Amino acid sequence: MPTPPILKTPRPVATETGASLPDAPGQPLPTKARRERASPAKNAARAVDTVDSSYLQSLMGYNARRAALSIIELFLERLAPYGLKPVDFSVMSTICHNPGVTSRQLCATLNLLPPNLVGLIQSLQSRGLIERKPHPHDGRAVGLHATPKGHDLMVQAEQTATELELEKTAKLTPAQRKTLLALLQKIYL
Amino acid sequence: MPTPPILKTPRPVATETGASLPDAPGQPLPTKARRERASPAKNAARAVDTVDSSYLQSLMGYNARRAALSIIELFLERLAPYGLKPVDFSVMSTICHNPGVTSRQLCATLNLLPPNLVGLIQSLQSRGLIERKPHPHDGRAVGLHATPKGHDLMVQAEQTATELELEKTAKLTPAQRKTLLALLQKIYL
DNA sequence: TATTGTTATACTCTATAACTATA
DNA sequence: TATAGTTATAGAGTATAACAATA
Repeated sequence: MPTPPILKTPRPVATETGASLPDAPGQPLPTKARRERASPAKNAARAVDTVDSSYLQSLMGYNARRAALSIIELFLERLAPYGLKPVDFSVMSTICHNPGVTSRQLCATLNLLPPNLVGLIQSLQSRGLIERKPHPHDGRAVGLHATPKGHDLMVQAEQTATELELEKTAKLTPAQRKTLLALLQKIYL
Repeated sequence: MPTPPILKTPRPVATETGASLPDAPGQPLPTKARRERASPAKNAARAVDTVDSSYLQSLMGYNARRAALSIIELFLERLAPYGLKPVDFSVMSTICHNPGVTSRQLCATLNLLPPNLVGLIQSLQSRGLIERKPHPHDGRAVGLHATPKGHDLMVQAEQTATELELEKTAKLTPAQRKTLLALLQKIYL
């Protein structure tokens, strides 16, 4: 089992300013003078040339988040012409593939909170992308359906999303890509 | 090359209410009457029993985001006793492993925006977890250093984070976990 | 009594413009 | 002129409590 790199940086000794290593008084201090001329500040310390983030890179949460944000960044750019952000896209896609799905089902599937879905649904409806029809056997619920306009939009949007994803995962072989999807689902499903 | 499931739901025909399939007038309408009794609403449609999200599950961005959020959810819970959210943790960890790192370097490494880091740094400093020392050879920059208190906190916090991650990835073998980390880094690095 | 959908609202996160001081 | 750090602020995302209608 690979042990992740745990905080192995030496714990800093509690040296206050000039508390330890006091200057020898009365001496010309050539060494320290030169050092202070090179480093203008009084309380200086070593600088960092290249940042080591190997510990964070051993964490799944960190890597998953960074990878997700990297993809979402391009997603926002490419899907902007469709007026779809990631959540809108997920909602529309799920409605298209599940005609008659309810808000509650959408929330459960996409891990959204009901109050936050209300505005999204209203927006998609006012854009003429979805319709709301009475639920066949539950008067409280409302079935969501994509309009022909919404359906056509999503055919294009899903095409764009799939292309964008293949670009972002260009360093992966098809087999690696499939593996990655399966392993990620083992975490959240 | 595996082709992801593209929107294959049949595009809904533009049938208005009763426009197509009109009832034969003068007929007893037993079939339709029974159907309407079972479904009380006038404009009803089929209900969805189980939601199909196979298309979204073919997208790397969707899976990476869902996996990240799943881990972060537990992270927030377990790291709350330390008063650390994911960003605080990443910042503190990077400072601990890179004594003297600057704000700008933190931003570049962790993909943060400078204005959003200011408050974080001030908060960590006021908690006595980090110190700000002049940069050795750049009067504009400030080197960040963990205090002994901050260092001790992070030893515990990193231990907790690593444990939590192993729980969340319990369905993965060590080899799969290593593979997953490497593949994710191929996307965002 | 429990659930669907909704409103109002607060809190957090993220992003942009502009300023200062130093290089 | 360019960069490090900062301020102020706007916008988006996420969260809880409470309500009406229906099961």
